[in-house]
Amino acid sequence: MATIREVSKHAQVSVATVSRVVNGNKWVAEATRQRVLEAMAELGYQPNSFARSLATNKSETIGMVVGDLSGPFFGEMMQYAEQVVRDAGKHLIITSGHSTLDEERDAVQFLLKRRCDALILHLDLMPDAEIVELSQRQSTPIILVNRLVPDLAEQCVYLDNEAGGFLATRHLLERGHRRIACVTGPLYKADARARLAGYRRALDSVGLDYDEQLVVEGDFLEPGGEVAVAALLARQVAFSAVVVGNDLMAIGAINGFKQRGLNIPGDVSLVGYDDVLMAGYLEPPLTTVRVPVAEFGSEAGRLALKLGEGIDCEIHNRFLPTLIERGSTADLAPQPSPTAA
Amino acid sequence: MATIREVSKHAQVSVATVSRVVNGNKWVAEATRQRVLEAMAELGYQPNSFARSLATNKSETIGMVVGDLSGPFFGEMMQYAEQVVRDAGKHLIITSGHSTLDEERDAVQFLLKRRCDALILHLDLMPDAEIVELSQRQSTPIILVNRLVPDLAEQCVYLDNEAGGFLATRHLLERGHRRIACVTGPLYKADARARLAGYRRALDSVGLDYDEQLVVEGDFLEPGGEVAVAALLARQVAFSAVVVGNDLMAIGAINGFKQRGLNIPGDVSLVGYDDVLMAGYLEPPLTTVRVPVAEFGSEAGRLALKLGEGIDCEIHNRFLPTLIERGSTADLAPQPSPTAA
DNA sequence: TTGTATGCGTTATCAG
DNA sequence: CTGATAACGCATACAA
Repeated sequence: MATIREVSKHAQVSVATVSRVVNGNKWVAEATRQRVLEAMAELGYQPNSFARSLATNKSETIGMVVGDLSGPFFGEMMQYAEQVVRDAGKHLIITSGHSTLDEERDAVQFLLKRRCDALILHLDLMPDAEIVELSQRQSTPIILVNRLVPDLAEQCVYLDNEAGGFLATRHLLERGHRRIACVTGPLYKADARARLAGYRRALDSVGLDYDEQLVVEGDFLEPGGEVAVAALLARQVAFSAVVVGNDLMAIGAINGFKQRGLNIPGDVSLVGYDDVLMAGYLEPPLTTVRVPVAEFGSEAGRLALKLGEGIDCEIHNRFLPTLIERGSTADLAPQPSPTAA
Repeated sequence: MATIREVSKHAQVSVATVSRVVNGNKWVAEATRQRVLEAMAELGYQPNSFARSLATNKSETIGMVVGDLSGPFFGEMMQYAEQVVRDAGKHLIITSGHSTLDEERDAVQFLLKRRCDALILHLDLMPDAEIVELSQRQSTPIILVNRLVPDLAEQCVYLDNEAGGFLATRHLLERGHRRIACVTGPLYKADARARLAGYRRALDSVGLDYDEQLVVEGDFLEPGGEVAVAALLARQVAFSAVVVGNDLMAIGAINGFKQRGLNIPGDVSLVGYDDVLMAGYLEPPLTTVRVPVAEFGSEAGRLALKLGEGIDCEIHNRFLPTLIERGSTADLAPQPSPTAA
């Protein structure tokens, strides 16, 4: 692979001059520039970004770690983040943390070693304290997404998940439901815990007791939704509605209910969380709590640019959940619940 | 950020020694190693990967360009590719080509400049000739996924999309359907064209004429499926079944039919393409052509490792589509088609 | 077992 | 406008 020196020989100029035309420096004669350009083309020259970054100590790169490379949530987030980063002439380097503490650490270290100009982090497991320490230790700006780390609030882009859980549950309460089950996400994840907390608060707000027979922990994936439904039904406790930790599990849950001959929302009302693209296409269309994933992505990207290069702009750090009412919830029917205790 | 020199000072040794412990070289006394390790910890030393790569001319990195960061197809592919790459101790750098020729080129150049050890490319628009030239010009091994470039067959991981289109259509023919519509993907994409070709061949195989009134070009996205259905129905041509270019559009299509009071598969049978995770959860569950996306990802990853480091292993280059029969297709009903011409 | 010196490909400073 | 040349941080052959 051709180096700058070879190009300079080929074009009969110094490396400094080649460097100038590569970087669009004005102070080079048009004739010389042409000569260099030709030489570059002939040799198929590609500047070595390592050498360049070593010299400039900049990488023109934003690092991002997500929990998972697949799934509608992260996909959309990555897409929007990349959009704004790319528009700024930089590139996004994406890595997966796999929802494992070790891999999250590994991913962050990798990005740090690559001297990214800033990091956009979606961390499920790393404790707040460790993140704070990381942020202090490194000069690389760090942005946290879908998570509020109190000491780093300005660097966070997040949704009030507790409010989201509350919203979903209250909607069901307003529809007259009283026996409301809850399928949570994996409880080692902060957002899953927050949503559960919101569920409890909503119950509490109308004087209902929390009944752990009505809650089951899921995994945020479709099959997990079906499994959760089975578990719930097996307990033989009555319920007329269920708030599910995310849309993926809601899809599995709908399926599980249908397979057992239960009608939605006739027999049981169901509300999801996330509002993934698919939610509106389900049968019935899913009532869900909208998480502004796209906004997460683009705001995180803008924040990265802002902190990384001092680009000044307004950042929207905190988002509020909204309820998208579709067809999977209905008023409590007067008849007894489908699974009498 | 601490450099190797600072660590060496701190530990009272030479930089060479520090380098040795960082790289796990055996020839360093245990006592010295400890001293260095401590110094590293104290200074929070992180080796600069640019300097390292510059010196070694290796990046421990595999580059990947996908058409889109979101969507079930690419998500799954990325996930599996990352798995194998990471297991080999390397990292995956992902970039989006956005289904635009310019951005595809840009993404590839970016990865090339970063001296990835190998590239996994999903290119929708770059012509074969350009890819071949790229492959020859660069010493970086290039892997093409979901695409067969004849001159580079050994570096491709692909599915026979023509066979897939044929399979889907023949299934409908076997069910007795004769008026079969087709919603294609965007025809600038090779896979969309191949699937359409398979559709035509299947028709041909039973002596049916190709009727362009029955085919409409879509965009591989949900809303596009609904739009296509609307377009088809507006033409007032009779059909009892439709083969759709991918599952995402199939979802939109199902929705479109339902909204117009058409029953699936009662009034119209429908087969998709891809077998995304969601397909089995739809109402009705989608009959579709399975694309081994996960295998694409892992085989591409293994191929990258093989070509990039000479790891020897068997690679499965070519995959055959299989039909997954679920609930969205049925035998042609004896009654007249829903949209009599 | 450890240290010294050189090169990797660029950028940037400073003279010309 | 252009050319030397010193960093940049690290790996490694060669010495000791």
